[in-house]
Amino acid sequence: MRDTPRRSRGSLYQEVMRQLIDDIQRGVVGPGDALPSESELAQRFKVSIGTLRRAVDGLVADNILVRQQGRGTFVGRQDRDRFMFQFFKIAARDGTLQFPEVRLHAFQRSRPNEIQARRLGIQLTDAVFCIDNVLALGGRPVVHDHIVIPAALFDGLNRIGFAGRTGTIYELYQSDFGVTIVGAHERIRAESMAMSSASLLGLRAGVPALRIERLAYTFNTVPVEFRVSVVDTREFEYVSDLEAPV
Amino acid sequence: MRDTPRRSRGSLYQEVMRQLIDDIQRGVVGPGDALPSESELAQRFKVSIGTLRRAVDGLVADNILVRQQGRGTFVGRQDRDRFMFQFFKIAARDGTLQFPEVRLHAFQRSRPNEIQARRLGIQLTDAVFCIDNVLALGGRPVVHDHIVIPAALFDGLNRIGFAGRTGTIYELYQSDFGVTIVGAHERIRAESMAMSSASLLGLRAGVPALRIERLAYTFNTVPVEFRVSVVDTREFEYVSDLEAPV
DNA sequence: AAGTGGTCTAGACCACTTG
DNA sequence: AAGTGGTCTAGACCACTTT
Repeated sequence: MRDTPRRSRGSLYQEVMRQLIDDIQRGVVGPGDALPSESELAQRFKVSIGTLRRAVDGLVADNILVRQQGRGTFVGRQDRDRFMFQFFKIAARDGTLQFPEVRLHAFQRSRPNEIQARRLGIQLTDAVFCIDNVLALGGRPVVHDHIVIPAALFDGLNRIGFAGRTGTIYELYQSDFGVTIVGAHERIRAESMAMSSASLLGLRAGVPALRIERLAYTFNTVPVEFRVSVVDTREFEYVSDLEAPV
Repeated sequence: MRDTPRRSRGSLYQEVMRQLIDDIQRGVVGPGDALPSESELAQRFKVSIGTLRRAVDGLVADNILVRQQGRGTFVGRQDRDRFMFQFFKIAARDGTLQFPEVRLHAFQRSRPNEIQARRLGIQLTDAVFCIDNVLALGGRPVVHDHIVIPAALFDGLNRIGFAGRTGTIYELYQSDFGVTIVGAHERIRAESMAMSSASLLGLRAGVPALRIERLAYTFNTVPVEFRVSVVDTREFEYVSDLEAPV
């Protein structure tokens, strides 16, 4: 029943996926909003219900959409649950996860160094925001986060707005700047803890520490945030599941 | 057209998945074998082709089956490619992956300690094989692996057979003992390198090292292998992708 | 009762590989 | 040419939530 062979790239359900992502990126539907029903979307895209479902399946698998039987399909929100589920990998030795208590230590506007610029795909002369946080678990400081984000993507961000956010940092990105973090790539190594991190965590410099470099990105693998986490792993660990890679 | 409401647990396609896994576990089809065609399987299970495909989709997503258009569907093999793709997470600083050169250092039959027994779900009095390997990357020793596996699952394994394997360790598990590793859980922390690892890697004790504890499991999340890897991360890193968790 | 997503069917045609 | 998996259709009915 397809009149025009509009299969520019790939299959029909992939085209529907792209159009749905487009709608989200352009703000036609925002975080937490309900999508039209599946039958309605199928009519709009002129595809069968099965094809429409297949497209939605893909976005659900990527945590971009969330289905609720009997209620509808919703645009995924960067709330605490998703943050803990997808992005927070520091657990206690017994495997229990808890939400960290975040304390802002420094917020400034500056220029990226070479590594930061390369990872973020920006110029050395572009402005960035640099944020230092200390994350406490069970009342004790465990993680020192150093976050670098391009100022161009977060126009108007300042210390007050950042510190006064109600939810997670990624929720702030999404709700205030329309930037949705959909995935991240992390590189982990061991190092002797630097003085700067040690003093924030109440340790002496030189103790073994985990160093995690995270590059977080939005749709189409566009990098958005470069973050270095230094972790005291005497009582906590980084957990990773090796199942089917996506 | 379903006469008997055999939906004991969950939906029809999940039941088909379980039966396909059963066939693999019982050796009806072995690693690398081709499955019957989809239409044939649909007839055998008395489901529509769409439902059969949905079941196969799930097993393909878990790397248990592999589809090849025009050729057929095959039982996944634990070859080098899959090992590098799913289980080997140590990459050079520039992100390049290379296959490690493995040197056997020790092989012995003994008893597990408390932690090993608890993780593997076996008794302190059960026999295990303990294997020490040194993995070299670019000609230099980088990883010290200490592997513990229950002897009950690997009856007849010995040093000669282990050292004489042609492929990866997981390929040996699968081809010689019918044990397919389908996933793993890893916990990572930083520590001062112990003397035992340092001497194997040609380093001095006390340098910061990554310690990775891996619990690898087969179907139905049954634990099969407990492995501790100590990594010199001066030139290599552990990489992890935070996409949609499975 | 009405509306939503979840499962399932029985076909059709396309893309690819092999003999 | 024959056989395989890959895509797509146009329905049906079920399970769940809301009104």
